[in-house]
Amino acid sequence: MPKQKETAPSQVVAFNARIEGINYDILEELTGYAVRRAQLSIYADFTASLGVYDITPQRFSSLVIVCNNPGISQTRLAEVMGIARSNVVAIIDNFEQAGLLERQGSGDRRSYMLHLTKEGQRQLEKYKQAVKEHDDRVSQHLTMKERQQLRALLGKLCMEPK
Amino acid sequence: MPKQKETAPSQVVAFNARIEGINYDILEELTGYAVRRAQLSIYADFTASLGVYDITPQRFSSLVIVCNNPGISQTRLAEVMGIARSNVVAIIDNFEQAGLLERQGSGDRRSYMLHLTKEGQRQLEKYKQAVKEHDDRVSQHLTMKERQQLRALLGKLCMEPK
DNA sequence: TATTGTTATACTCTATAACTATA
DNA sequence: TATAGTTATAGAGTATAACAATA
Repeated sequence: MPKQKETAPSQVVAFNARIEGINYDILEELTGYAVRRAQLSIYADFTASLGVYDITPQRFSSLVIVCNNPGISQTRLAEVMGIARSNVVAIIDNFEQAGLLERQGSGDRRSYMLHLTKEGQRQLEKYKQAVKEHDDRVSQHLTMKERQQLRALLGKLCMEPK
Repeated sequence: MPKQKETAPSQVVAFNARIEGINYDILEELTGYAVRRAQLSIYADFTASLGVYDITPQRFSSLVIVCNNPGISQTRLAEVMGIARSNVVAIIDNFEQAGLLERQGSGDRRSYMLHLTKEGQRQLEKYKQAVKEHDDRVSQHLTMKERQQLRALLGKLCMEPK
């Protein structure tokens, strides 16, 4: 995890889970706080690792979903990503302008079928490699079993009571 | 978890971990994706639960830290929260205007000592109660042991190699 | 009437840079 | 010179509302 600029320190301090001498009170016991803290750290490492490419976690997920579900519509993609339809437009515009993705006409003339171009598929493979390395670094202190366990526990959060 | 408006559906669909018929490919295996997904769900439940109060996860954390570490400076608070100093200003302004928090002069005339007012402490107790309920609901499918385990695993993420 | 993509708009959270008062 | 708080600004990421074209 190379620090890029040793000489020009930013005003922002790396997020530390616990700072000595600070009383965190109830925050120590909240699942939500632990998840949020972890997410911030992971996000920071992601952007630091993939800054060379013009990609973010959200944009990466979009590419993966479109690649593996070719023909998906924008509304469906929004649903999968859990965001508003309106926000998908700019994401897709961007990829289309970069030549990574195409809007293809569908039977229904209101909607498009999205799919990656050859170039998009090629780029995505590079991104995936970098993301894997990032995810491995971030999870390096967990065994494979623990990572699986972590994903399983996270998956049980926010489920409906039923 | 009461749905507030049954009649006026929003354009946004609740975030679901897995949607049937969608191939998530590598996303299934990424720690970062699982954490991000969980965080989105938790954040949504937080704002739905505490919407009545003018509070967010970030603002709540600030109050807890100041309450339990009276006299803390803005820069130190920024450090603890892992955000830029400049972003603390608006947060504190807001609480001060609402009468929940005060900037007190310190020996060093460049900095303030922050502390909650009586009203701030009273309000925070209400927030804490609501946050506990929210966190319990979100974690309801995990046993106490599993919650502890989850927090421990999350705490191991993003640690330096050493 | 309902749905898809779109535009406009706004708010939160994050960041950097540069200023000022002070140390 | 360095630090604390501040202002200005920008860019993600989210949201809602309303519109045109189409079903």
